Amino acid sequence: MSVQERKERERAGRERLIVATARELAEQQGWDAVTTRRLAERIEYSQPVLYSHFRGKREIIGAVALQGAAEMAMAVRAATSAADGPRARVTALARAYLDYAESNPAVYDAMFQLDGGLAFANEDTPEPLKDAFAALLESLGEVAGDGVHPGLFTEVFWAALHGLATLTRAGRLPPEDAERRVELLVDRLAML
Amino acid sequence: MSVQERKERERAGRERLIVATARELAEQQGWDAVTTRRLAERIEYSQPVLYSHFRGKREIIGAVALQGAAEMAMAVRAATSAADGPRARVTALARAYLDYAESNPAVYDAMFQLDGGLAFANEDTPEPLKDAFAALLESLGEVAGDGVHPGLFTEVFWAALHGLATLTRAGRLPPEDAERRVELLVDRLAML
DNA sequence: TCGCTTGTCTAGCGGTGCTAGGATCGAATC
DNA sequence: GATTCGATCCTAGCACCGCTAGACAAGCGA
Repeated sequence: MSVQERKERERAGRERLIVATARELAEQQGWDAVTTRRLAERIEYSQPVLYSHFRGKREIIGAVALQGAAEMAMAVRAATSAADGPRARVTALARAYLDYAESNPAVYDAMFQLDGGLAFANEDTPEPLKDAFAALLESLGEVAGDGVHPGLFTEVFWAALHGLATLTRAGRLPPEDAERRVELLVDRLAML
Repeated sequence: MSVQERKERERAGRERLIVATARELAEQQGWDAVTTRRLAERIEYSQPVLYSHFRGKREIIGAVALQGAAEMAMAVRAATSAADGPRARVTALARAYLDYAESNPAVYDAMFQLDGGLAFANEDTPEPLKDAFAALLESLGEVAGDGVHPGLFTEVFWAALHGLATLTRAGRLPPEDAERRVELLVDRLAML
């Protein structure tokens, strides 16, 4: 048994290495630079090894996306739990979300811009993604307002944050007014 | 002179053909299917001809994006000018925007998801893009609220629409509640 | 009719994601 | 300890990508 267990451990370790290396490479040089050849070279294995862990590049992106979702959920919960009152919580949530997107652009892309082959908004959505949405819902639900479905409100607020994150990073919005946009968003959308 | 003019006309016509064909192919099979080979085959010329009109694939995407921006500006203005009162105008604007994104996903991608090599949010932004933003500003500026900069408000509202458009189309948001999300967005963001 | 510019094509470069098939290595058996 | 045998990994190659150099032909002005 021990031999098999060791092999499984090594395999799992290598899989983590692949994901971490892909993520690192993507953050350094963008996802276009994450080719199977370069990735294989960095982990010091040949290309086909990647395909013994993942079906293809898409699945590697998906693995990075799941990692990111877990991290973002943590970041959002950490920010909101340190804030007092609904208003401070929502503001902290918005800042934490946008900060994460700005600090981890490649991971954010893996989650929401690229095709990682993940299911969304249905029952077989992976747990980390559902939990990340839950993290948003926890703080946003309380400011949805009377008669407004908390889930629906969370979706709209999330969409606004996503729009700000992507448009800002793509240079479609001038970066200097980012903070004022957040304030406007919180002031208007949340019922305080 | 006449010979040269005829040639220029033919050249301009072929350029329009390239852009139209790229757009058509992208809408039919997605941008991944728009390869220079396939595009060349469809217009019944060889690949290098494409490069005598555009610097590369990116510029072709950019040309489609500009076309889309002009169309979207028209669609938004048509919708808002047919509506009575600020509230109806904003709702019509939101619906027109999301409708355009849903009906022309490849063009929308060219504008906001892909790299078309276009400048944004600065002085050498192409006219159609500035005008599309202006079309939003015309109706959104009047509901920004006291003391809120109309441009900033338009940016936030636009970001929210963009988030709804992209997340819905990528399957991140369930499509059935789209209309309720629009109503919530208009109710809360606009000062009526 | 000739020369020349202009335009177009064929062919090919280095890269991509992905895979078939052979070599090698290590664990289990005799 | 030698031998079998299955798991594991790599070399080599496929079809395709964006893009370009250089050969070639067509149509213009002289």
